[in-house]
Amino acid sequence: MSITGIKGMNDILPGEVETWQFLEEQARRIFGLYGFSEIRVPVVEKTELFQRSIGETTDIVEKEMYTFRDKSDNSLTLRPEGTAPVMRAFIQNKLHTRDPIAKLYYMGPMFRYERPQKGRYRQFHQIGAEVIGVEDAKIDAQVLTMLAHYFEAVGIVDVELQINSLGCPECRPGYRQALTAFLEDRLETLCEDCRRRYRTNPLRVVDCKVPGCKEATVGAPSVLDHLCGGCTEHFTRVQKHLREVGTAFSINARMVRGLDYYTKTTFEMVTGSLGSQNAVAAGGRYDGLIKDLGGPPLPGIGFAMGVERLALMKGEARIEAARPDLFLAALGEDAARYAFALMSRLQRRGLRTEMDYEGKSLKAQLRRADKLMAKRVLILGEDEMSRRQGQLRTMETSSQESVPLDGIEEFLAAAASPGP
RNA sequence: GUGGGUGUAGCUCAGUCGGUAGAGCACUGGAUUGUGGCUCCAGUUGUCGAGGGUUCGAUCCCCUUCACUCACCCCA
Repeated sequence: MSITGIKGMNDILPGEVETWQFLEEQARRIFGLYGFSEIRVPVVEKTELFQRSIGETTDIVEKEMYTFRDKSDNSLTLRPEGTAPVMRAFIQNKLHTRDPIAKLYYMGPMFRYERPQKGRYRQFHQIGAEVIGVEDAKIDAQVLTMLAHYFEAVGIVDVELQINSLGCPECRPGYRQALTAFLEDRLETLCEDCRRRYRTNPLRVVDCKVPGCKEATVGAPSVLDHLCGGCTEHFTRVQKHLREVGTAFSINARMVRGLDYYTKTTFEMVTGSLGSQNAVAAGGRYDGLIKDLGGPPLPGIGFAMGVERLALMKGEARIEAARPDLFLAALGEDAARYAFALMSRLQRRGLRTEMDYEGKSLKAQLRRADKLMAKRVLILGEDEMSRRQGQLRTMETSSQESVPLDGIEEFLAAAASPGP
């Protein structure tokens, strides 16, 4: 039995990796337009970092983290998300002393021990962005606009931006109380899960998909009605700024977050085309997090996108692997030796060049050139070698011309069309 | 953690009412000596996921197990 990979941890193979590269390149490009710089942080952190930021009682911390002890008996955890490590790095490196505003983005693997299913894996990848140091609603609108811009840039149109506000430590307890009181009378009609949620996380009940629960919570109090003055004004201004710049959105007052650190604005980019994993990107404001982690009392806002989910949506419009500019088809020892050296020189000149390494028949070599979708083939047989003339075949048109081997390098390099 | 589905050639799958198995694609070779894509011909490949049971005999029936997958939970 050969050794297999770990459940829920996937290889990204040629053919799909091109899509990933595209998604990453576009993120660098778009985020750069908005003034963001990349930050790279380790995949492993002290377990405590996630316990304190994500929240002790969240599912992530309670049962989904890859936690282990190293040889010094420190409790370490494979990062289940990116915001906490970035905040830790921000605080530790005192980035606020360099610039009162930090705009950072990151991309890389995250780890959560869950049962894998479509669009959900144990090692998954996120591209995320964070802004630290701006409280104003303009930055909320800016971050959301950048997110929408990114989706446009990568050509994913089947998505909707939903926003909500979860309030702040001032007003959220009041809402929670009002909601709990409302649900108390209807406990009997709720599903089993929701009766549990009633105790653990009542906000989740209003997000339940079970028809009975949807019905039971029709008249439930809305977060938005319980926001304090400051939070209401902030949320109103976020919407106003989004309209000013023409970023489409809808309000979903029943949207909940799985991490404890969110305050005020929260949002999701949702789609109907991914089965039950309908969120392709999600995020929100976290005004208390940095202080809670021992840093300066600075506000923050950010989001993360699931790369596997983006790739699934992009999937059909697969980005083609680069085709060779030239295939060298050589026949016989001398020609093969010549072709091998020529190939090397052409590659150094920037020409994507391939050849057959095993002395196959011309037919087989052309078949391979065709399979690789090579644009042109230079045929070098014994005749060609003795006459110092190669046959240059343009595959698409099946036309062939004789070209002198003297100066062939310059000729081929000059005539090369730029690759995709 | 819970529930459903699937496991047969490299890939996608068919099949045997129980007698050790096939198709398409792919790959290799050939159809005028050195010319791809279309067509035709030929050829290679499987411990029929693993272990056990019933049986004269199981890939097909029963049990167990593993893997993959989808959904719930939760989430990007």
